[in-house]
This record gives sequence, structure tokens and C-alpha cells, in this order.
Amino acid sequence: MTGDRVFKALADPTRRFLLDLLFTRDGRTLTELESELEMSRFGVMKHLRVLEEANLVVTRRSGREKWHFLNPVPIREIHDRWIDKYTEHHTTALIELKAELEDES
Amino acid sequence: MTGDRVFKALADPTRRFLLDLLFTRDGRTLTELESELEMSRFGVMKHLRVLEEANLVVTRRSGREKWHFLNPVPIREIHDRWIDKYTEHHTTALIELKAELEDES
DNA sequence: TTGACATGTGACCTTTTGGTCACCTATCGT
DNA sequence: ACGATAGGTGACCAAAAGGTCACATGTCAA
Repeated sequence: MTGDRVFKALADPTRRFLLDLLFTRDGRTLTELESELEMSRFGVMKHLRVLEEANLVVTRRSGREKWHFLNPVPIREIHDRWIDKYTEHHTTALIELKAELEDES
Repeated sequence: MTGDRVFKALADPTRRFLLDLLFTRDGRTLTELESELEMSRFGVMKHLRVLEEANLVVTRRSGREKWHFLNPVPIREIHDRWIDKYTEHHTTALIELKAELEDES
């Protein structure tokens, strides 16, 4: 269920950028997403397909257009796999500490 | 800083299994981790190196042994990249949307 | 109904990645 | 000091992934 595919999908920077685009504004067509990238339409389509098979993106067809939406559920499942709820607070504290240190430098 | 490497590191099932091992019991040497896998020592070492460069695993040397520890911070950062804490409840709405779309087709 | 538009498929090539091996260095116990 | 143990490097090969193209289907709008 939560298999390989999610992690493979996240492994590519172009696909992560596509997720970023949908995160800032959700619900976009292929051609619109393509216009934000240097890549050919076919490359973008291939990436979107990988994201969809990983269930990181869900789609809806409307006429000749296909709309893409970000689905954050698999991301949440990754989090839950290696972050114990008892130590979660500690992890958050570590991130905040890191942010502080980076601000100082 | 939190670049490519974390996602590339997570893309391989063997490396995820190594993280799982460290999640159940943290702090292990290469030889101990190797004994849990079918792979040769060199393969495991290569994977551990990738995890270490991704900062998902931190290490400490003690004599001729090298101890490996799980670092959950990068995982937490992945979560925070695409899951907005203020709109986290929208996740449920998306799941419902997906169900609707599947009913339509 | 005709042409422009939005998306889809399969073949193809190049680059990256996973895995093993021969060989090497350093440390422990006796 | 010595063998045994723990870890490390570079080369090498097979498999997988990224990207583009020729070609194809379905949909809108005048």
C-alpha cells in the first residue's frame, strides 16, 4: 500500500517541484504545470504519472483537461514511520534549535 | 542544506529497512546491521554511507567499531514541506474528494 | 466540420544507481 | 608480534530511471 512508489516518486527534484507548485496553489492542468518548467511536455507528463501512481497527486478529468491536486496523506505516513509520537516533541525542538543556529550564522 | 540527498537516500528499500532497524533499536555497528540483510557487507556499507551523507544516520567511532544512529530531523522537515500545520485538517477533505471522483467514474 | 488544443503511448537513448569483488588500513586480544 | 576482526576504497557491470520524439486520440469553438 505505502510501498516503494511514494519514495521513488519523491526522489526526483522535478517531481518535488511539481508538488511545491500544487502546494502553493492546488488544482492545475498539465499545460499549466508544464509552463513552469524547462522540460518538454512529455517529461512533465511522465513525472505527473509517477506522482499519481504514488498517490501523491490525485486527478480529475473535465473535458479535454486533467486537473491535478496534491494529496499529502502519503507524506504524513512517511513521517509516522520513523518518528515516534513520544519523541516527536524532541524532534520538533531539534528543528527549532537548528533554525535558531542558522539565523545566528 | 536539506537537499536532494535525503530523498535519494529514502528511495531505496534496503536503506529504508536499515532505518527501520535503527528505529526499533538505535545504535548499531556495520557488522550487526549486515547480519540482518542478505546483501554483502560492501552493499550495506554503501547504503549506510548514503544515509549518513543525507544526515538520516549519524555515526560515532569507538575504536575499530562505528556506531550508527537514526536521525529523524530530515524526516520531520519533509513532513513540514508539504503539510501545513494550520490546514492539516484539509487532508481529510482531500481523501473524501478522491472518493467522490472514484464514484463518478 | 474543420482546425486548434489538451492529453496520451511506445520506442529509444543517456545517465544514474545498486551491487559485488580484489585489495587495503586500523584495532583488538592473547 | 601475531592472527583475527571491523571497517574502507576504487573499479567494474547490470539494471533502472530521466528525457525526448514520432505518432495518436479525444474535445472545444467558430
